[in-house]
Amino acid sequence: MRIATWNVNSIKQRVGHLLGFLDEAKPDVVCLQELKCQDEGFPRAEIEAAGYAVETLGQKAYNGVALLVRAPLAMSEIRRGLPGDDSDEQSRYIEALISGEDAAPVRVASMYLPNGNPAPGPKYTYKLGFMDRLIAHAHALMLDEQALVLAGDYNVIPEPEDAADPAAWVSDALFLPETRTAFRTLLAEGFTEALRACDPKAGLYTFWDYQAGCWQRNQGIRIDHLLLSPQAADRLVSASVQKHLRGLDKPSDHVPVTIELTSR
DNA sequence: ATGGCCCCCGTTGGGGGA
Repeated sequence: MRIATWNVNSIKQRVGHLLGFLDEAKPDVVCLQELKCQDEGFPRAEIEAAGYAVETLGQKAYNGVALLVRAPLAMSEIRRGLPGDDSDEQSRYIEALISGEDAAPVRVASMYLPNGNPAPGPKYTYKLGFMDRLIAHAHALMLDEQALVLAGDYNVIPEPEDAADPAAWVSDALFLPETRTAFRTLLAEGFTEALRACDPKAGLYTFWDYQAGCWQRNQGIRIDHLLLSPQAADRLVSASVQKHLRGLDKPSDHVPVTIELTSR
């Protein structure tokens, strides 16, 4: 079973690239972030025509997450929104149980963690609060002792080797000590970070800013992650970054990260 | 990591992203 995560930075702008990715990579599950549209604006028909079921949690102009699942796999137990704050209006979390005849079930979440800049400030407070809620929810899910994949744009640079120029990020919300501590606390619930587990070398990036020739100079950062429960990690075969998609015309500033799990 | 962009909404500028 192949599971991909991709911050597309507007699904309407990127539907062509997404359909190309579905055709070439044939992922079974795709976690999308930054749809930047409401549910009624999501290009559902084109994606369903490619053989995928679609569940979205959209929002006008900002945020927005989705799960795509390739037939004959199907979704159930869909959860929209991260528990723990009923006043949170931002569309940043969707989760479903993925199952099919030939594969053991996997619970998958697609999430878009807040950026948090400028820090300190209310946006950073919201980011840390979101991470606290995520840790609590992950803890509850872990009690099931089932295969679980928390995938998405974490807006966290875990370690200095995950940035081409770590010194440039020392006071940024993506790399502040409190941010990295919260991420490590989440990992300590028992998760394996899939790409790092498969490929420990430095210099693997998933985001390159549109500005200042960052892509041309390979000034990237690694902020898109897949976290695996022990039952999912036991099934981990490989993890890879689809870097070539950053070189297309009108690319997203993020590229997909894809993992392969054994079917059971 | 800002000189350099891109996307949204809704118009020709402002908010947001990372």
